[in-house]
Amino acid sequence: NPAHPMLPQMNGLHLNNTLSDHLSNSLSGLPHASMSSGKPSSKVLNDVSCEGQGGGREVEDDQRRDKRQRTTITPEQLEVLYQRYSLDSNPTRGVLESIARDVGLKRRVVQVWFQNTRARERKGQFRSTTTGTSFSLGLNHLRCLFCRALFKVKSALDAHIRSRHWAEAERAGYNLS
Amino acid sequence: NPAHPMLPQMNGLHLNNTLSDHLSNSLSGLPHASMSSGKPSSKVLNDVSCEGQGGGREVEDDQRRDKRQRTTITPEQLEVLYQRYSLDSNPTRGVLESIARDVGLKRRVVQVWFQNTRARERKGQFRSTTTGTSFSLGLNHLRCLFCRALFKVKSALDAHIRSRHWAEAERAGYNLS
DNA sequence: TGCTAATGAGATGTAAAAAG
DNA sequence: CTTTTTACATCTCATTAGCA
Repeated sequence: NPAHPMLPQMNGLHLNNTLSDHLSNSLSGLPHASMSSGKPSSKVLNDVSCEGQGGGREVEDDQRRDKRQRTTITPEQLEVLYQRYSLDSNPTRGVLESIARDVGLKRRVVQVWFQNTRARERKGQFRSTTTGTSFSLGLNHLRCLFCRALFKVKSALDAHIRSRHWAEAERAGYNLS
Repeated sequence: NPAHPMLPQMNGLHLNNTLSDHLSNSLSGLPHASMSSGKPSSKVLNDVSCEGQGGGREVEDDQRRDKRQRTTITPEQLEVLYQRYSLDSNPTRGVLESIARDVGLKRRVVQVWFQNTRARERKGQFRSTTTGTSFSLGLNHLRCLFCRALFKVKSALDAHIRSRHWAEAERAGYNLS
């Protein structure tokens, strides 16, 4: 959701809350009906599937319709993913693609990993897997003023703001060095 | 009335808002060729191709009858578009064409963007910066050496050059602080 | 079985198309 | 041109299911 670059942005805050969820609406009573109803929507079908990372891809053909294919992410790949995540937890599409190339996974797989990782982070979990990386969310002390992306170093935060929130930053008087 | 009619700000719940943004697409380090360049070739859309079926079939045929092609406008392009928009939200055909050349998008795409942006502004979805305090054009006295974009402070100009004209700047020996 | 990759529904934003 | 609607892209959140 792209925050619209020029939106006044209300932002922020959100602190946790989370989980309370389902809160939504009540107010407006009956509201929902309207929106959800008609929406034809999303059918998006996901792509998924077609290829696993490494290897063989054409073998299958038939049976892939019912079986969900689970990618196994190696410790080496996780190392890179967490490193990139620590720089920017909400990468743009292009960055996502570059990460995917670096680790050798499909963009969609990397995208899902980032989504799941953000969710895990929100829930207060953080991983400690096998290889035990030194990654710790506690070390990300910079949070974007305009979205919740986290960064370890200011230069990465500035790069993120320049690419995604320039107008808001301009208006807010945020000084991008 | 600047307040968003629909945003829930009442009671404070506001579902986490999430402004996480996306809008993505920034090609990472490659020269930014704009995507629209000559041909729709690789449409970003990806996949579709394998949706399951067994053998690949029929993918091509022609393009889906109702496949609407959605252009993804990059943050760099948006920067230029908003800059131009702040100068004139209703450009003439000729100006529109020059803007299209600057950002590397088709004239029609830029035209639609201006139409949608004017509509959004009317609906109060973003506060016009032209009258705003912090982005007044009269004060933008720095002009990009490589395109006509105007900036108020050098850091913004540098960021723009870094993101849009790095190669030219390199060749020109322009010193990015 | 626990952790987590994948999926799906719902929400949001907006480019493009359709109406006016 | 403006206004309204549609189609897509992507996010969150909740849930399902694969594998060590």
